Amino acid sequence: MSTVVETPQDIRQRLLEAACDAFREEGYKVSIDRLAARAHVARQTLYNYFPSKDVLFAEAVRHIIQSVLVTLDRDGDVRATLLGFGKAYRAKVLSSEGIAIFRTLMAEAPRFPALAKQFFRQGPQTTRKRLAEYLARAMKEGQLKRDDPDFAAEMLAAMLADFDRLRGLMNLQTDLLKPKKTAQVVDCFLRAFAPEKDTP
Amino acid sequence: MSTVVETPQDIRQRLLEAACDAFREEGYKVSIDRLAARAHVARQTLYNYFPSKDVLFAEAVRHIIQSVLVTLDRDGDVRATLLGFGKAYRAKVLSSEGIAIFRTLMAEAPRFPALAKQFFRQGPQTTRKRLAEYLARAMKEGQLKRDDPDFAAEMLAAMLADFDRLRGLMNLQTDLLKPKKTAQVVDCFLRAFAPEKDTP
DNA sequence: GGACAAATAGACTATACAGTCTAACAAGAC
DNA sequence: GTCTTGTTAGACTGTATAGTCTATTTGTCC
Repeated sequence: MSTVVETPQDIRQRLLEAACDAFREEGYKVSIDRLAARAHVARQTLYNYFPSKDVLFAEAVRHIIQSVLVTLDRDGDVRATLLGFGKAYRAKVLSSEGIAIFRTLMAEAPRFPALAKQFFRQGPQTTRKRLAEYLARAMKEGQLKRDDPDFAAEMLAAMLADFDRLRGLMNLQTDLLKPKKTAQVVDCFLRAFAPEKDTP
Repeated sequence: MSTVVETPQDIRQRLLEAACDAFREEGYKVSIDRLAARAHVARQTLYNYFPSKDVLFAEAVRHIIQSVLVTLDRDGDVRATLLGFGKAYRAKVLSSEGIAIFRTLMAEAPRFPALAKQFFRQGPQTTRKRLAEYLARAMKEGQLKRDDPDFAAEMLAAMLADFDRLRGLMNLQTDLLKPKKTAQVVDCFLRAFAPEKDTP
């Protein structure tokens, strides 16, 4: 019975993942001892891999950020595409992890402005840009009213998440998904950005 | 030269207001010593008025909550009323105080769930309810499409603040107000909720 | 002026935490 | 078997903090 060998990479990975979970769930204030315990590792071992708590926090956040993007797949007509996006967006943003990441990052944004900026750019900003690109194309093809696509993307994202995210952040509800809501929002959006009717 | 007498009420008030500012600006983690110093008072004096930091925090938050409501004044036609509301809403939510309160409260919501709930109810919830009442009337009068007024209110509030609030929370911009944006949002909203045309 | 109440500065306790250091220990390399 | 390298538990340091206690001062009322 050969035990599997554990490389330094494995330990590092384990530490990083435990840190992601811990910072997400407990915020920056989680103690080094808890971080080490959650990775099943001694405190000194943690310091063998990361020179300080701040560095570990930064690495963990950058790791988490990788998974923040919401994809957008052309999926038939505009409504179907936006429904797909809306569902994915709500699932990500309103998941307990999404809410928790948001909370931790907001709270520490004044102390780690570079991290906050990076999160914003790689997450919401990029998601919005992709959505705007899609909307711009749809506008050009006459499937949507010609308008500022960045503005439109911002509106759709806001409508999809804002109030329910607030509920989640305030710990007021666990069932934030409300499957019917996505369609309600998308249809509302489509009314606002319906193509102008040619009235010759 | 008679110095103005300072009643216990005054000291209490001073403490409370200093605590509001301090918790807003620095979060719950601000130290008791700093709280006392900001009120120009000895630490022991603070403890003469408030038995613990948690109690002071709770009182400060409840005090802050009083000023979170956004008023809504009928102001001519629907568009003008919503423009007035939108401007006031954005001014409040996107002000540096609004952002800071939001950040502090969100960060501590897991530890003070009752406070979070109270904030949510007295602030966003009530504002949304009033807006929904107004919208319901406008719908009944045929000035807006008949639809779920709660949903409509949620959409308008979301569109007015969501993305810019995110920018503010991430410390990415100081000039969040963008006066033209309110009208852009309101017009977008009005397109989505325009009354159905009678097409006989 | 004297008595009383409250404010003050600062010493003190107890706790928690980041980060360092040491000594014992485990496992592969040779 | 021994050497080397990395892990471990736990002692240790230094700092920050919430909250208590005490002795002193201040100001008001009589």
